[in-house]
Amino acid sequence: MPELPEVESIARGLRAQIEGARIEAVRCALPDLLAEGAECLGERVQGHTIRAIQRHGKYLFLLLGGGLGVALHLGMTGQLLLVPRAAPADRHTHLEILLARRSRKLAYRDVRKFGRMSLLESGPEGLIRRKRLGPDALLIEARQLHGALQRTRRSIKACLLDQRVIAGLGNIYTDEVLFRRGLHPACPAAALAPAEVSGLLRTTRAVLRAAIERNGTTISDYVNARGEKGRYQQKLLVYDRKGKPCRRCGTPIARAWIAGRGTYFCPSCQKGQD
DNA sequence: ACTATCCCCTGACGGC
DNA sequence: TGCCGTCAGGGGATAG
Repeated sequence: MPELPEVESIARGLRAQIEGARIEAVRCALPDLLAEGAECLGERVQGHTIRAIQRHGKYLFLLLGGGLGVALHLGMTGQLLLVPRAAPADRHTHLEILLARRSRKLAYRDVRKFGRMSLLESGPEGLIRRKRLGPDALLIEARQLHGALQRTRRSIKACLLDQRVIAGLGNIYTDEVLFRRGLHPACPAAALAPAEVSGLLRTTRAVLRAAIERNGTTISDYVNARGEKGRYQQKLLVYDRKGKPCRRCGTPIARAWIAGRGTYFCPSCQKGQD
């Protein structure tokens, strides 16, 4: 599932390759991929040049100048690939962006079809406001996060997964960060002191950066723009390790249903609740 | 404001 | 072999 490091890896791979390229045409084979109001996306962006590629949380933006752009959320299984212009679209390729005078095109694949594309009329800010996205996980300040955690009775896991609190974390990195901090995922967020929130944020940034360096985590479908899998799954300490010995204390890793998600944690290292 | 639940969708997997 | 039920999950919607 693409979270911040995976989207960042894709963005970095695309930047050097397609910034400056002009959009020749857009072919969409799955109308449902286009969010409400974006049905005209193809006609609107055709002829424009991709001036910059940005990311906020799990969203990727192709910016075309004048506020015009394309926003993409990869959902669970979305892939944005640079492929040879002549490559045939397979059954999971739902949209293609042809680039003028380039030997490769952008192909969007998505097995489960949870991803969405929308049209930006006034830059990423409009979408960020509409979706009420919080600050990006690599940029949010401890004061701000502490403030948000203070005014809720939810668990720390629910808050970290909430894109309106902090944008970019999903189920994998949330579990990894909480394990490294020795925090129980069901711990009430408001119980964290300012110093604990600072530490949590330091660990979050360290985990995200390490994951970006390794091109993200591939559990099932994720690949970057070149079709390469990530390597951070080798560094995971708890996620997907149910029943295996905790790498710190040997206790079998538990899996429980917390904040509406399958949650991995060490019952011995992560105290604080139940 | 928050929780619980369902939905979307498909491939993987277990049971028979 | 193959059919069928179940599960997983990000985010949106809806009911309570």
